[in-house]
Amino acid sequence: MKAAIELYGERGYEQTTVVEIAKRAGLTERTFFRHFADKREVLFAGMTSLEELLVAAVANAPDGAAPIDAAIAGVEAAGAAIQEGGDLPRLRARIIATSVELQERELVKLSLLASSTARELRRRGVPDPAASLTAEAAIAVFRVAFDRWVNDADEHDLPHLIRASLDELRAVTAGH
Amino acid sequence: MKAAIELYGERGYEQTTVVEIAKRAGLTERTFFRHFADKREVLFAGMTSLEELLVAAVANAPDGAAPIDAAIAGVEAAGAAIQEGGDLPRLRARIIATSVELQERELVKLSLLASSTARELRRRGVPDPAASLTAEAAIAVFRVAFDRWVNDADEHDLPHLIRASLDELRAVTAGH
DNA sequence: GGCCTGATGTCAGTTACTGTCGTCAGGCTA
DNA sequence: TAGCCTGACGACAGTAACTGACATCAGGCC
Repeated sequence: MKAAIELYGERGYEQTTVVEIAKRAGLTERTFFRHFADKREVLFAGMTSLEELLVAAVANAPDGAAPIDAAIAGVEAAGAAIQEGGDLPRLRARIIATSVELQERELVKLSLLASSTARELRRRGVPDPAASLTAEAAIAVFRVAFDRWVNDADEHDLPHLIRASLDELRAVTAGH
Repeated sequence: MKAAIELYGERGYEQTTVVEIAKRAGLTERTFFRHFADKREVLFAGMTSLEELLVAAVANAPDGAAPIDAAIAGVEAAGAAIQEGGDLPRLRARIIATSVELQERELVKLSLLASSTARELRRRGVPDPAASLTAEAAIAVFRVAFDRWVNDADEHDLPHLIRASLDELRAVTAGH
């Protein structure tokens, strides 16, 4: 993972081959593919633990909480964890921004987070169109907040940005 | 395109090679890649015209319309156009559902629609966090509505489903 | 000391994609 | 009518991402 991120940063994602990554790590190409399903996945290895965090936070939201608040609690937990990662999440985001192929992968991962969130909401008794919609909304809020967090060097508090973005969403969707 | 969709439907996306598609169309592999950037893109060729439709609808929304209503007008226009496609959109959706690779591509295309929508909203004077959020919300609404449209054989009116999903979103995000 | 297991190397193969060059038909112009 | 130009296509060689099969080898366990 370290070798891959270094090389993606140095020469760019598309310009680095899997053989080069393996060589820098002191391994062979074949071994790389035993650890990562493909050349992209090496950047998304941490996603599963993030998903577990999110799901747990949704599940642990107070019983009385509105669905959207439970979902947002989930993405806030994920956001807090990301924030602990130091420079790495920002570096990762910058690399992803350079390649559509990587953006594709990021989008499916986020979509997976949305599915997990929706499933957890259903478990909490939220009926179906509402559960999906709430989950999608929460992930959209997360994405916008994360974008701002990555690009604003000043802004350090990702969970705070998430709450602010939720407020924006509420303002924006408020009926006439 | 016809050859590709047929083959993807018959043996599955991953099981069909570009050579086979080209052969069925009476062409060579090389010519396939002159028309489509890659094996996935053949399923998303109609996306650009859909995007133009959406952008135009957002631009033509009445001046007084709330941002969310302008954005929803855009996805409604797209939805109406999709509905005109007969069986093809549903077939396409069923094929995409069988392959993560294709879902990745679909997600970037939707993300592109969200970007275009946000850009158009900014042109209408909507400031920045609100514009992105509104666009993302509109696309989320579209996605949920489209999913229901694809899976409910009874449901024929996609724009109606979109409006219903927007109402759901409003209910779900309404503050306490 | 023998055996099993898990991680790795090696090698051959498939397929998506790209660059380059040659061909050829149709339309346009002198 | 002859020459020319252009755009679409075929042919061919090459790269790189993946995959399957088999061999090796170190460490732990009986």
